[in-house]
Amino acid sequence: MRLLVVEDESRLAAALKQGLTAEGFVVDIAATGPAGLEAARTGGYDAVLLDVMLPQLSGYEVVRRLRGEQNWVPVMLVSAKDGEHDQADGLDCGADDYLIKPFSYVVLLARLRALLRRRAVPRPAVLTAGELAMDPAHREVRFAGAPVRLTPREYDLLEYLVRHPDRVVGKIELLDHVWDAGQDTDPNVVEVYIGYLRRKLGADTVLTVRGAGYTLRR
Amino acid sequence: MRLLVVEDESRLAAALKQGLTAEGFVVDIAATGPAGLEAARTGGYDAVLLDVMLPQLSGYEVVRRLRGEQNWVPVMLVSAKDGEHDQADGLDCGADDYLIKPFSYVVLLARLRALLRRRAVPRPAVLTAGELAMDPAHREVRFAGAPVRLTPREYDLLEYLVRHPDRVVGKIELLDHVWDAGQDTDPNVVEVYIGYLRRKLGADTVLTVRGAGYTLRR
DNA sequence: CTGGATGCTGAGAGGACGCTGAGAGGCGGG
DNA sequence: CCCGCCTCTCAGCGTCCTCTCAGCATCCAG
Repeated sequence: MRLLVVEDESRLAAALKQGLTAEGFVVDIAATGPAGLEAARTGGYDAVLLDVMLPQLSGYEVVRRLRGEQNWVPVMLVSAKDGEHDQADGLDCGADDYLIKPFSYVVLLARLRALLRRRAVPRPAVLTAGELAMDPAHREVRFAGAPVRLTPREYDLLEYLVRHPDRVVGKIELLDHVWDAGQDTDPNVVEVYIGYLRRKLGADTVLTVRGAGYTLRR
Repeated sequence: MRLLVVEDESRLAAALKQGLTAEGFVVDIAATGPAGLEAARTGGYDAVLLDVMLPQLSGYEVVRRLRGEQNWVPVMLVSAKDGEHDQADGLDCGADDYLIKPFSYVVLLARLRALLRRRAVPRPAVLTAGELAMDPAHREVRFAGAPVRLTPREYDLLEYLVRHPDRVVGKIELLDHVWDAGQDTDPNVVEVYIGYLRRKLGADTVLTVRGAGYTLRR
């Protein structure tokens, strides 16, 4: 992870660089507004830590220009200004977070992680298990690359199995979670639907563990 | 924009609802952890304001479970706990922001906007999906270059679908967002309007995902 | 080997789901 | 007041899905 720290107090900048480097980040420093803007424009950073009070060009202005250029790199503003309007203005310029000096290093790290996490995980698009690929957002299933048509119940059942791949899943548990039914329901439904899945996905995709339940072939 | 506020102090909850509604948000309230979790699971919210100290299930736990279920709705934790580790823990559970009580309303709003903005990504002047081009500013629609006349309701429905092209959109969700109606409304209206859209845009523009909802052809 | 428990499968009834045409009611413009 | 437009409800239809049942296969204990 590459970070850009834009901070004119050289001692604070150095301390941040040292601490963040120790956390495994690659850190570059810029000391002025224009230098920070220029560096951020290169686009090589996963996040920018941006002081508000900077020589020549304020942090506010730097974010505003970046956003104006359609540059959506995550930006955390850092400032000694703790007024509610300072904070609101900073965020409304387009920053993603606003940290008040003096700040706790622990909090800085946590907020940084939160910022990077959001960017990093646009969406875990597909669940996979062996030849199987499921896209929960579209309720689509592919087996060995070929699309498979499943009914809603079949899909829910398969999704549950795929989400619990490394253990045996009991019929009662499936009735509970997939059918949302009580224990007075005949577990035979599960057997029937496992059968449907096997027909569509190949007989050996779902394994029976006699007396215990089912599990996916891995 | 729909918000979920999970807060057990009813007076604070009411005040928040009133203020946020005045800002143009549609606000739902949940008073307990489990209720909040359940509501958030429906997926109909653009962001969640989540108190940490809740009956039955803490805010931390609610976020953790949501994230465990691959639910990436933006979450802002709100808490009177101002220790650095409280904050760090909350963020590391998967929350996107952490606001300390008592908080400034101005700051809350700014942070909320920042949170929603991050999700919203840049708003392009023209939305497109396949052969479709929509201009939200003028509420104009073109299909394969030719202008299409849509009624207001048809337009809103189509816009919602175009804005969520990467997943299946449920009828209830559409009733919520396009009709702004409760769950006691007959989902048949949605079917009817999907039918209207298909007549104007071609039958295969909107796909039915049986038991789940609709999605645009990609 | 035998009998009971467990799991699999085909057939089919009944119901859920989604689509459509007709039309009632509301609203605003002429 | 009438007309056109829009929204929504309703009932009917076809299709697809779900679940039950009964018969059969397989497994394991005794």
